[in-house]
Amino acid sequence: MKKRTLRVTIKDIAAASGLSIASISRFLNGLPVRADTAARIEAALAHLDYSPNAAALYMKGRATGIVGLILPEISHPFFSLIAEGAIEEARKNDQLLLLSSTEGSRENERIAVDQFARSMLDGLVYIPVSNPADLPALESFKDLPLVVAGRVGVFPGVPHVYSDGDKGGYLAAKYLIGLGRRNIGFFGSFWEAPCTTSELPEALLTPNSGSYSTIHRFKGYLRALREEGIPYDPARVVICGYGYTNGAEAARELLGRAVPVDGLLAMTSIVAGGGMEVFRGQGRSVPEDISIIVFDDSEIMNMAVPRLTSVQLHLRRMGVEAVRSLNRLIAGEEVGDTMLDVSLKLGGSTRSRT
Amino acid sequence: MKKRTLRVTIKDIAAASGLSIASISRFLNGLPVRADTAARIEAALAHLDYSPNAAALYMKGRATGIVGLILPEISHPFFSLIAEGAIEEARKNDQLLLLSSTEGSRENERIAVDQFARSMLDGLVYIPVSNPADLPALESFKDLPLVVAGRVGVFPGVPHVYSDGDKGGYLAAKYLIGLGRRNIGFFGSFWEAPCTTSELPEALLTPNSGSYSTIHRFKGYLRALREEGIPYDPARVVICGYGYTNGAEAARELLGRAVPVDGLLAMTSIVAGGGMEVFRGQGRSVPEDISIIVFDDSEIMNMAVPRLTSVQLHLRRMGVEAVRSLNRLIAGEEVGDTMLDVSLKLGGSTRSRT
DNA sequence: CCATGAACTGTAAACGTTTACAGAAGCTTC
DNA sequence: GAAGCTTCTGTAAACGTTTACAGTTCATGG
Repeated sequence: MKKRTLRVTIKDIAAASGLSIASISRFLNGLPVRADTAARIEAALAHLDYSPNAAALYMKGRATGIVGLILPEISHPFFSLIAEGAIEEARKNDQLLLLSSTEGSRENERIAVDQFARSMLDGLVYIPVSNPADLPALESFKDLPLVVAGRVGVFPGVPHVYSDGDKGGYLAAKYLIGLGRRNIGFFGSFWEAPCTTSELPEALLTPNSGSYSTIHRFKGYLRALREEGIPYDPARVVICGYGYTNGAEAARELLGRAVPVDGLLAMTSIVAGGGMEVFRGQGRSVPEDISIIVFDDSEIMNMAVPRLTSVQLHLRRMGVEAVRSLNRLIAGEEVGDTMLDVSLKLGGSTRSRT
Repeated sequence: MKKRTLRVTIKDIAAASGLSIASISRFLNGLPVRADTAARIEAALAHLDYSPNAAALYMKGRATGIVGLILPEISHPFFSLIAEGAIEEARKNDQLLLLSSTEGSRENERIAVDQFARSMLDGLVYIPVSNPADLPALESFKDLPLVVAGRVGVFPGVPHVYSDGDKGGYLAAKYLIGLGRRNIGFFGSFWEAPCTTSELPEALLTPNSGSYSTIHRFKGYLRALREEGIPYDPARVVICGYGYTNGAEAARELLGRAVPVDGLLAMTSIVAGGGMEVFRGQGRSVPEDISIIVFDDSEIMNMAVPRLTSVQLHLRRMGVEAVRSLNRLIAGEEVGDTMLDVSLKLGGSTRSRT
């Protein structure tokens, strides 16, 4: 099929310098060689532009310097920021990142896990599609060193790197309540989620559902309500996807329920953007009538008018930490979970109730 | 360092089935074997869960199914959409994508090219940082099958996949002029660009500068002006980076020049977003006072209020086409450039001059 | 039943590297 | 100058596959 171009190998250097390949190997790996030997090898190297064959190294059990990253959608800022952090950290360690974007499909995810398991990876960072069903079995990762990012408790014994969703939900709800708002909506986001239900509390009980950010943020939201003595009303909860139109649909659904709403937590800026368009269209102003807080990190928050108040997730950091954890795992260390702190960043989408 | 877990090899199957490794290999590759041989191998396979070792395959000169992608910033929607298309097409061919995001730095780019050249790639899609200086030499790719995306004419003899920037700039300017706007600004974007110059026409002359989208869009813009008999005024051109704050700075710069402006071409939604905030802050409304057209494809256009009119670039498609070209190249075919068509998508950011 | 050939299987070399082991220098020390 | 040691170098096996080649089996025809 492909005629690979012949590259310089250790043998060529051996031939050029009149030494054995073993000596070349030793020299290249920093083992002691005589001064004149070193000089001959260096002379040969000078005009031969050798680079080691990664496959051969791997066959001898060496690390390839390639780590995998599986995520649901690379074009969503949430994930692309994590990817950016991961790539940055990988580069620092002279590693490369093998990426698969599964477009929110479990099937693609399974394909990716399979492809990765048979590739020459040193390890894998896995961000599962946020659908609490049908997770791939841990066995399918074939003992690849594994770290889960952005989710909690997906696989027992595997390190997870995630942000403090509970605190985020709590901070956000608490802040809105502090602004005098008591009718706070919640747009939860899952992949492949129906857009017309408010079944989140039941979802809390299904296996694995606790893995996803939405659930933890929702718990924090509930906690804040409880703390403030505000009754929880499922009619203010809408489950929707991650996109702009999902946000718009969710807003229509919420308004259609004819329940008072003066505050809203949305999982991403894009969902909030879709919601805001609908709110505006129906004469509800942001932040006056409805104050909105999103969970986001990206520049896109600024695109909204007004700028969105947000729970900062430090997503780039999450990518960095995930690769760090992975590398500690690869090095054979014990690695536990890493929970990243969150903080509130004020924008124009929240204001005191007048 | 790392104790790689021992996986099932062809030898294990041979042992389990009492055959030689050669027979196993032939069976796995679909070469003819006797029926009873096949049965024995299948029996062994049934409870052995074998997967081929990619490194060993590569050593035998087979393709690894890994293609590289180097791009300036994965968290920018422009590039993440291309990446998404590339990943999608790669998956279709049972390939994986090795990604490097260079954060707009030539140095990181050089590191990535180096890493990739020594990795087991079948080929590479390269989106250079849009700085017309200091491109890595073609030699540094070490005969890796190479496709350039998003740029034009970077390396002679290498296939390029890009969108029709000239047509985009032309369409956009023409449309604004059709709306009765004659004082049309242009925010060009380069990495590492100064934000206070209007040196684009000179830049047109420097080597390699023709590679970048901005230049071609600018040419289209000039062409439209000329066609309509509108004199070109460099005071309406600002060169800036790709970010939100870059757009804001560019807008401040433009307004500071005290030259009339009633239309604007911005290279990305995010730049336009930054610009719009400044315009609004200075009492200029969009689309009434200033109509804006951006070059974009992503959902972010919707986040802006009003929604941005855009030149659709079909970026996902670009990623797909880049990988397709690459695979044709890997298969040994002659591959030429691919120019993708663009089209105008109307939003609320453009309106007739009243 | 033997020769012939077709159809398959096994042996071994090869890909590019590392590394255990044995062998060859060189340096001390007497 | 020989013995003993240290220090380096070369040989060869190994990693998991593919594949040329030789060897085996089996059916076929005489």
